[in-house]
Parts: sequence; C-alpha cells; structure tokens
Amino acid sequence: MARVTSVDLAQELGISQSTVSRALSNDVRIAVKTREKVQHLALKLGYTPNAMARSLSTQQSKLIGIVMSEMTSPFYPFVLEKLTSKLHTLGWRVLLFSTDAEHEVDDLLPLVLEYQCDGLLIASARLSSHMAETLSRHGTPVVLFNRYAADASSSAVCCDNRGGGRTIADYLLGRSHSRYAYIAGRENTSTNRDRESSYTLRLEQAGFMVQHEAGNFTYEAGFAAMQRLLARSDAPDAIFCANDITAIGAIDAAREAGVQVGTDISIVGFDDIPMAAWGAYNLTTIRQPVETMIDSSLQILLEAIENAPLGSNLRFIPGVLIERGSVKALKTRAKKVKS
Amino acid sequence: MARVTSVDLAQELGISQSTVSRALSNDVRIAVKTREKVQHLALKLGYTPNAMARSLSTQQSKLIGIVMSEMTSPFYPFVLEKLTSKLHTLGWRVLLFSTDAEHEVDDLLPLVLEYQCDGLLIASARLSSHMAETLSRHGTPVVLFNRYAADASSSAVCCDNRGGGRTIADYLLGRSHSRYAYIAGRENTSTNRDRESSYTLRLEQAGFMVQHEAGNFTYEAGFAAMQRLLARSDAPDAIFCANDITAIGAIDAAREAGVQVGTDISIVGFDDIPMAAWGAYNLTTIRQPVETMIDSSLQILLEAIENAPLGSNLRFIPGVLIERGSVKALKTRAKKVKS
DNA sequence: CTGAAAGCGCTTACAG
DNA sequence: CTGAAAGCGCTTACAG
Repeated sequence: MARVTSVDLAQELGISQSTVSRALSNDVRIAVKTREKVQHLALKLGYTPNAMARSLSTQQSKLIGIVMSEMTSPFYPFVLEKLTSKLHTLGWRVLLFSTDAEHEVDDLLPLVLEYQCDGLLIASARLSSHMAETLSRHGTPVVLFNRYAADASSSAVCCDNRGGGRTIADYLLGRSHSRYAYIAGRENTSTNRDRESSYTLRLEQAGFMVQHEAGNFTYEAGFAAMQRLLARSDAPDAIFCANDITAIGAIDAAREAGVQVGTDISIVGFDDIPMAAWGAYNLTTIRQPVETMIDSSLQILLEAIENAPLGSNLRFIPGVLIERGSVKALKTRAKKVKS
Repeated sequence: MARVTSVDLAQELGISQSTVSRALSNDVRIAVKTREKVQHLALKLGYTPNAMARSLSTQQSKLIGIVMSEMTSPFYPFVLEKLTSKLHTLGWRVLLFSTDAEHEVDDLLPLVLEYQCDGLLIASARLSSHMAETLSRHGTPVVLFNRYAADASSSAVCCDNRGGGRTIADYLLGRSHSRYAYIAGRENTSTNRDRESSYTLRLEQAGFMVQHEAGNFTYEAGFAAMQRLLARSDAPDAIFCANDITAIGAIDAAREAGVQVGTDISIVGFDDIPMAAWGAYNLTTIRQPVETMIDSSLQILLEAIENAPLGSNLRFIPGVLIERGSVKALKTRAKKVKS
C-alpha cells in the first residue's frame, strides 16, 4: 500500500539512494551490474518515481497547461486529442483547463502557475495583457492557438483567416452572385474579425456591398441568422458563414424555408469539420490546416521552453478551399472577375 | 524572474517561514494582523504557492487523471468539458491522457502514477484487470465512465444501455415494422453489447429475427452498413444504430439511395448528440443522462478518495427516449404489442 | 563508479 | 500565537 520509494530500493540493495537514482535515470556513469540490479528490483517491486519530487528538485514539471474553451464545438476536440497525444510521445503531460469562451483566462492562470507548468497553450480563449505579463515574469512561455493578442505580445499560430476570407470572396465572385452576406461568429474574436474584414473588403473592391448578420459560431445562431436573411426583401444569394457549424445551421434554415442550397443560394463555411462532408450538407468550406497548426504551436512552445524567452512569434498558416456542393455551379457565361 | 517563495516572504517580513505558511493556509490559529501582513505582501509580490512542494509534503496532489479516447466523437467532448469544470470548482486539477479506443490504457498508467493522481477517471477505454490491481495496490481509486469491467472489480457508471435497447425495441414494435436490424458499434465494448443484446432479445421474444451489421461507432461505418442492408432482398424497415453518429451515416446512405427515412424506413440512434436534433436528421434516439452520469462518477470517485477504498460501485442510469422524425408514425390500426 | 549531503518549497507535529 | 526542525522523494554537485 505504501508506495515504494528510491530509499526502499536502496535499503533492500544495501546501496545509497543516490546510486539508485542514477541507475534509474539511466544516463550517468554507473556500473552496468549496479544498474541492472536496481532496475530489476524496481520492476519487481513496482517502483514508480514520484514526479512531484522530481519536479521540485529539477525545477521543471514536464507539464504543459492547455486552456481550452468551446471544447464542445467539433473543431477543438480534434485539436485537443492531437495535442495531448503528441505531447505524450514527446514526454510531456498535459494539465487541462477549460473555460467558457466569453471570459478571459485570468482566473485560471494562478492555478496553472501553482502547478509549475513549463509552458502554456491557450486555444480559443483570450489572454489579458496583464496576464501575459505575469506569465513572462514567471518565465512561462505561452502560445495562443487560433487567435492572437491585439498587441502581438504573445506567440500565436492561426489559420490565415484573412487569406481564407479573400479566397472565398473570389470564389463566390467567380460564380456571379448578386447579393452577398456574412453570418458572423463572436464579434470579439480575431478569427471572426479577420474572416469578415477580408471577405468584405474584397467584395467591396469588386463593387458589392455585404450584409452582416450577427452570430456566435453555433448551429442555432446560424439557423436564426439565415431566417433573418431570408426574410429580407433583398435576401442574399451568397453567404459566407464564420464557421462550419454556423453554415450548417444556415443550410437547415434555408432548406426549411424551401430554398435549394447550391442552386438558389450559395453557402460557404470555414473549418472543414467532419460534418461538412456529411451527405446532408456537402458544404464547401476552407479547410483549416490543423495538423500543421498543431505542429507549429508545439514547435514554438517547446522551443521557447528550451531556449528561454525569445520574443513573440506569429504564424499564419494558409487553409485550403474544399469545393463541395453548397455553392452554385460555375456558369459558362459567368461575368468576368478580376482578382 | 525567480519565483517568489514562502521563504522570501518570511525574510521580507522578518518572521518564520512556518508562520507564513500558516498565514497563507488560512485556517490555523494565527494573529489576524500577521495573517493580513503576510497576505498583503504575498499579493504585492505575486506569490504563487508551489503545488509540487505542497503535494510532496501533504501526500496528495489534488490531481485527477482523466483517460479518454474517441475525444473526437461528439459525445465525449461534452463530458470532458463538464468533468473538468466541475472538478475545477471543487478544487481539483485534471491531468489529461488520451489513448486510442482500441487499446487498453495499460501503458498510460505508469504516467498517471508518477504524477500521484489522487484518483482516476477512465472514459471509453479499457482497463486490464492487472492494471486495476496495480491501482488498488497504490490506493488510487478509479471509476470507469460509460463502460464497466467484465469482472466488476472497478467502480463504473454507465447509461442503462440494456434498458435503452429494450425501450427502442418496444417503441419500434409499437409501430409495426416487419424486418428489424441492428448496426453495431465496436464489438468489444460493453456499451455495444448491452444495447444490442437487450434489443435483440426483446424482438426475438416478440417473434422477430434481427439482422446484424458490423460497425464501429462512426459515420462512415453507419453509412456503409446501411448500404449493405439496403442491398439485401429482405432489407429491414426498422434499424437501431449503436449510436447517433452511426445512425446519421445510415440516414445519409438511405437518402442517397432514395429511401425516405421516417416513412419508408425507421432509424433510431443512441446518445442524443447535438447533431441528432439538426434539421437534416431529426433523429429519434435515446438521450444519455450525461449530467447525472458525470455527477455520479464524480461523487463515487471523490468519495473513494476521501474514505479510502470501499469496494466497487456500479451505477446504471436510465436514458430517455427522444421522439423525433426518423421513425414511421404510429398507425392507428397498429398491431397490439405486449411489453 | 559510489556515497554523503544539500536543496527544491512546502506542511505540520512539537515546544514554548 | 510563533519558531525551529523534520520530512515529503527526488536530483545533483562535491568528494573520494
């Protein structure tokens, strides 16, 4: 019942505890026979090193804190899963914190700090500059996933949302629609802002106005926004939604109203979550380069842990347009588009 | 840069470190003035207690390990989110481990043990009896979420899958279908077995055979299984799918083949994930009592942590049938059913 | 190659 | 109410 410690091993073997420690850590100069003896006994007795004690002594916890909200939206679980399993194989453990999307993560940080996380990854939550500063004072590197700080003080890796917005605008323009709209995500996110502003700008350059409907990245919001859009006298025939879930809600609303998606009207999403490919939706969207984003974040974070602070690092990774069936087909006599 | 410790506070204040510790822990007999002085300084200097040191000293980490696979399936993220946020408010932190569903969690356990988790929650992964034993030797309580060990050696809380299977059989029988089928999940899970066996048994009692198609809890498997089913000369008109995602795949396959779900054919799922309510699917299903399951698991686990081992504890919580549109309407002249 | 010892930052009897 | 001290279980210079 009482856990076996390195002292127990030492006593049993009649050697010093430091020797046991070295035998187990496997890399210091040590007699092969001693090492084998120790490791053998450790195995036999089911010895498990105490990570807390080790951390205290080495001053590193081998813990990465992950702060995540919206775990429930289909995009993030995938991220979380990949992140954890990659970290595990690299020898790190993850301490998970969840928060709701509206709030900044300030109240969580003390907890992260108590557990001496060696690094911190924040997905889909905001970090006040005050906290960014606390972290840097503690020497804890942080990288933001899929959003970036207004002041660019923290490292971040994002999908190139502006590029994506532009791509979609061009794509839609190429199909000669007449009225454009955007169904938004939460307004205070860089993700939403970047997607919208780039899309809108491009369309305006081409001489179109774009209608804006509020949303919050959810199915329900997409559904409701679409209903409002359809109720207008100047209902749009080309709609870019802040993310896939929103687009799926919009599609269901359109259908319920009897409008044919991909024929009467075009709807585009962003993310390429699995549901986008489901038969009922067949949604044209921008695929987020998740794997690359994950690898990138990890690389930046671990690098920062190794080599101490090295300033902030922003990375924008381009997504790719996935053409499916929710956009009207290209007309042969389409009007010419400049890009 | 160097983190401030209780010794720093003590020196600054000219008092002993033990007094600082007591002032901060907030509950021992201590002079009010001293306490205030200490807490004030702590705040000012941004002191953060070191949880590693505390754990080492108190012999409890305040860490709960959560092992989860299939994080990517829509059911689990919700569970994970709830679990973490509830644990947080109760003063626990969560150490997250992910594994793939096929494997047992044996290789992860050493890591869990190193970090001295006070308790362990395993969702959707199997635990070998050898490991269950190791855990109990270490005195680490464990509860399985949504599955149970064959030997019932570990505590577990599950949805009452057998009850659910029966409910669905009865419901379907009440609508007078003529040929029944089951699209399975992974065969080695208690969840799949319980849902299928109870469903099948009930139907057989009523004099029907049930066709079985293989699956693995995924959209793709549901889609493919449905295609196989439809290709048969004796294609079924009532299909229970191991979970909602499978059912959704099945619906898309049916539709693609031109069969009307809810009219020509009935499809029922299990879980009630958000997508089940989406307009395109409108799936009749059994709602898992997730909140209750979560509360129950937590209760059992935390109780076991407090009061040392108290044997295993199995809890089955009934789900509730959510009627939507994927099942044929009740015929007035339906044939009589005994339940 | 091995041992004795200090130290990581706390908590908590034990005295006073 | 406070302090001195031991102890939690490791790692890692420092000697030898």
